[in-house]
Parts: sequence; C-alpha cells; structure tokens
Amino acid sequence: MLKLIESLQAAFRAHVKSQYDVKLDPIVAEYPPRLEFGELAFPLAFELAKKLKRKPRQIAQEIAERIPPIEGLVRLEPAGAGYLNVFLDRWWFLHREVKAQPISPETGKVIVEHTNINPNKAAHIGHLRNAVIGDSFVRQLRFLGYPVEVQNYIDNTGVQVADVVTGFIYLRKLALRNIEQISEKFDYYCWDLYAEVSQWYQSDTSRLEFRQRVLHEIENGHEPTASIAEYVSTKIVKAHLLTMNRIGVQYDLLPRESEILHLKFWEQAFNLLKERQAIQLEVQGPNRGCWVMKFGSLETALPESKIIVRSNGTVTYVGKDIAYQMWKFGLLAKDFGYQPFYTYANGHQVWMTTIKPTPQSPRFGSGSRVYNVIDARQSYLQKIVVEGLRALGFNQQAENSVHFSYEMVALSPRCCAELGIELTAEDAAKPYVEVSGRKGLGVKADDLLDRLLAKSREEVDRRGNFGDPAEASRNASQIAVGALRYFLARFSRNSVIAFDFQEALNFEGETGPYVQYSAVRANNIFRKLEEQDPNWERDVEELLGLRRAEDLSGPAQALLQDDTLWELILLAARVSLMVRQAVETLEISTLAKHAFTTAQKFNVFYHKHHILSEQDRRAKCLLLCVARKTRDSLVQMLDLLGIEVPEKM
RNA sequence: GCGCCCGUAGCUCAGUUGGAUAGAGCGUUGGUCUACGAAACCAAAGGCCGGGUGUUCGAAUCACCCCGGGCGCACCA
Repeated sequence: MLKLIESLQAAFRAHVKSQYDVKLDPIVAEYPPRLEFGELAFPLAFELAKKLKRKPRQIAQEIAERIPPIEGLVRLEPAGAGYLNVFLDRWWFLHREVKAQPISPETGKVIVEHTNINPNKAAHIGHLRNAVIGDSFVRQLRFLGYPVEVQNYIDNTGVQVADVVTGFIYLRKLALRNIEQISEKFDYYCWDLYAEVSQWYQSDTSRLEFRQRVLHEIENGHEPTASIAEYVSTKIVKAHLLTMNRIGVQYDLLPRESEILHLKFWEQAFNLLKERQAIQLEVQGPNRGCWVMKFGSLETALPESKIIVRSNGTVTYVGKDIAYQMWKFGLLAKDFGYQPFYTYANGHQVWMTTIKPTPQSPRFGSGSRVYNVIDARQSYLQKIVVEGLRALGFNQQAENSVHFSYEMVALSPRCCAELGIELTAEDAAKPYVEVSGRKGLGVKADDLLDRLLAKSREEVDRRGNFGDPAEASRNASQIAVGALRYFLARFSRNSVIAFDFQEALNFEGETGPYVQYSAVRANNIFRKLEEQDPNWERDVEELLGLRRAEDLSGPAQALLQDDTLWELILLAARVSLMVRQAVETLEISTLAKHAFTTAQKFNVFYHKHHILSEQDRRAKCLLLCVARKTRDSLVQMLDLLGIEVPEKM
C-alpha cells in the first residue's frame, strides 16, 4: 500500500510540475469515507486552485483526463468539489498485497523506559496503563525493524521505599528476619503498611524525622536499615515483574538508583554541568547555596530556574535523572555493572545493575533515541531533563529524548463505591478521583487481573470447550489479558481514564475478546478445512498464479466486486502504515482501533459468505485468500498489542 | 497567578498533520442460532461537536476570547 501511494504521489508530482509548473509537496493521500469514492483520494486540486486561481473541480477534471495511465488503476475520477478519486484494479492489488511484505531493519538502538514503579508497594491500575502503552510501543518499534532495549527504572533509595522501611522498623518494630517471615503477599502487605505509615506521620509530624534518618541510612549503607531496604525493594521488584509478566510485559534491564549514586554517575554529570556552565551556584536570594539550572528564552520576562543541587550538597531527583539520561545516550564515560536478575519462563533474561560487573553481561545503554513513558504529571520535570542535555550542548540527544506522555488512570465514583472507599466531601464532588498510594486508594493490578480471570473462566467453563482444567485456565488467562490490554490501549493517551469495573470487565463489543474471537473464527475455518482438504493451499496458490482477473471463474469474478471482501483486503494492506502512524504520533490506540475495525468487517464477511460450503473452486479459493490475509493481519495486530489468540472461544 | 491537557449521542470514547452525509461500543427497543459455535450479526431511536469571533473554497480539527473540568508549577520523587 505504501509503495502504491508513493508511486501515485510521484506521478502526480511529475504531472503537476510539467503541466502547471507548480511544485507540490507534500501530496496528501486520504482514505475516502466510503468505497464508492474509490480506494484513495487526493485533494491536490484544492492546493493547485489556490496557486493557479482557478476552480478546483475544473483542475481535478483536467488532471484526470490528461495524466498518463498509471499501473494498477482502473480509473481516476474527479469528484465532489475537486477530489481526485483513485479506483484500483482489484485483482492487480489483491495479487500484490496478499504476499507478506518484508520490513527492512533500521539502525540505531532505541531505548524505551517504562513501568518505573516505586518498589515499595503493589502495582496498581495506573502502572498497568504505563506498562501496556510502553510494551505495545516496544512491540511496534520492533515490528518496524528497530533494535529496542527496554528499561524499567527502579528508584530503590527514594522516599517511598524509606517510608515502608520506616514502617517496618519504627511502627511494626520488626527486624529483617521477622520481615522475611511475612507469609502474606508481600507487595499487598507493603501497600497497607505504606498507607498506614502516611497516616502515622500525619497524626504526629515529628515522626517525619524517622523517615529522614532512614533515608540517610539507606544512602550510606548503614545497617540494619540498608539491608531491610534492599530486601524490601528487591522483593517488590520481583513482585512487579511477576505481575507484569502476567500480561506479557517483559524487560531487558532494571537500572537502579542505588548504582547511580554509588558509582558516582552524578558526580561526573555534575562536573560536566559546572564545566559547561549549565548550572550556577546561587550566592544570594532564597536559593542561596543551591546549584540551579536556568532555562527559557531570555527575551521573555523571567527565566525559569530549577534547583539541581540543594544547599546541603545533596542532589535532587532531576539531577539524578539528567545523569541517567546522559548514560542512556552513552555520554557519561561511566557504565554500570550488570548481573542477571530473573529468567522468564520463555527464557528471556532481565538484568539488573550492580556495582561489580558480571564478566559476560550484554551491553546496555548508548541508545540513539530514548523514549521515556511517563505520565503527563511529570511533563515539567521531563522538560527540565531535556533542557539539561541542551544546556550541556548535547543538542542532538536533546532532540532524540522523547517524553512519551500519557494521562493518568483515575477512579470513577461508582468504582470507589464498589471498592468501599469513603470519599471526602471534596473528592466526592469530583468527576473522578486520583489514585493515591499514600491513601491506599486504588485498584491493585493483581486484584483486577484476578477478577478478569475469574470472569473469563466462568465464560470458558460455560462453553465447555476444554476437558483439561489446565487448558481452560490458560484459555481464560489469554482472554482476560486480551480484555485488559485492549481496554488500556483503546484510549488516546491524552484522555484520563476514569476506571470502571463494569467497562473493564466487558468481553463484548469494542473489546479485546471481540478481536480475539474474530481471529479464532478465522482459525476455525482453516482447522476444519485442513480436515476436509489438506491440499487447499495448493489450490489457493494456483488461484494467485492467475495473472488476469478474466481468468477467474464467473462466481469468483463476482466476489471480486463484493465490497465486503475488498474492504478486508484494504484494511489488511494498511496495517504497516497504521503502525508507522502509531509510532510517529505515540498513539497506540490507532492500532487498537484498526484491529477492532478489521475484526468487525471480518465478522460481517463471515456471516455473509460461508466459505467451506462454497461450490465454485475458484470462488472458494478467493474467499480463503481473503480470510487468510485478514486472519494474518488480525494476529499481527493483536501481537503488537501484546494479545494472544486463544485456541478456542 | 503561570503552564500543559480535556470538553463530540443518555454513558464511555474514535474522528487519519483542515476535507465528501460527524463514527464506534455500551445502554435502550425490535429482529436473527442446522455448528466455518450467538463472546456474533441485522435494524431503529439518539448530535446547535461547551459558547462566541475570526482565518479558509471548506472548521469537530487552526487562531483569539470566554465558560466548565483535570493536572502541574518544592532545597518530595
């Protein structure tokens, strides 16, 4: 499809240049709203009309009449106020498109950072959105041929971990060996403890001193605090990996803040920042004694400034983030040590940073493009990180630092009621409530998954497709994951999701299971066919060997004119263009939508044409050809969304 | 106060870097099961695209101004 569009654009560009001496760029191609307007439409006559001061319709007419014939077109038609509508030779197009088109590999490593959950409590629904967006994006980049490295940053020395550690030591008064014996789900236990500690501070703010002490002890490796912090954060990171693995999300590397500190990444970045005068020491004013970064254009009133190093000499989060971002681009001349952390059931290994390197570790970092999947609330800080790179003179790296921003997941009022959450009057008045770990307010990822699983298992059992409970369970899990991942992918990234169980637990209509079901139906056709006629592929190949549409049988020729089939071919042909668009605009939902539309059209096709009972051999092969192409593109799109196709549904 | 984002059918959302008659799903009403399984399909009802002004051959889309809502703007992360 892309090739066809490019050749049409070239033909139009050349024609317009020679006939009107006008250079048009770009030449926009559109998909007409209805098939009666053709397969592609070019509004270029509108552009020309402006330059030539003539009526667009007249120009469109003229071009349609005078342009030399183009391969693959049946006709070119002026329409509406001045469109040029393209009508394709269906057999010619189907012929080319049915063959899978290889994608050439790209060079330059892409680093995608996502998930980044504080290792102090269970993952919640907001983290799931991050991971689903990040992982789908990674899959799409890989589809386009990019080498991708997935990083999940672990802030194991921050306030949030310190809070839970404070809770263990000062509130629960537990030693490490007691903590190790906690039998309940550890991330859930910490979820409650974290909320409890926050309350505990609130009722007596002098208790915040405990937090300060703990924070300090973690940074300096003071025992037993440091070991407790290490135990807690590592155990929770493991829990997060398992939760995310349930929905098919895996990582390559877990870079930890502790190594950024201990390997003195910051020191080196700090020296460079000073050397290149990207930051200045404030000698007066409220920020006296701090190193600050100033940015913003000088023409506008006040330049903004951000504290990078506090007056007590410690570095802020943004400072550490600048150092980390520099490392990602290979600008730091330092590197982490790496150790294997966990091996997934599929054999893939996640590595974690350490101080001492493991001899044969893979190479990480040194990307040429970096995407940080972080929610929109951190836009300001992400902007500062990029400004930091710019201030250091790394303009190219600044250009290649992309904040993949998306909106948060909030809780709908109904959802809060269902969870038994009592809201303050202020919160109750809002259209939705922000998730808050500190308040213990939110839907835990594993809970949601369990509920989805229970519901899909019920559906699976009702249908009685499986004798083996293990198979039924696997099937139910694939469907539950499909529902969840599709639900989180279908919203455009700038819209806040007001989470609602009823919607998330739905398996009908615009949902993951709907798309999965279409793919399963398509597979069923081929499974049955395999029993009836194991040599069917030979017949289909023979059909595709026919050069001219006239060689098809009468019924097959008639089918070629059926828009139901034709639409499916067109949708399938657009898949790689959709992926490209999704990646360029950072909009995963584009692909989710396309998958749904394809599934919808397939279901129409499925109802209209009963393939296996088709008597005409050529017609049957044509139907099979369309069904196979559609199935392949559905499977492909689902895979790019991280959704598996169940065996039965 | 400043900055970013959102406002489209009863509800939840799409709307292809300005294009043809604004589309889905849920919900509602009424139809379709002889199994390539109905987790599906068909049909109906439902819209001053928050309001206004402008730019344009053309605006849900762009600009400006309002109105309503969300989120940021720490020597927290």
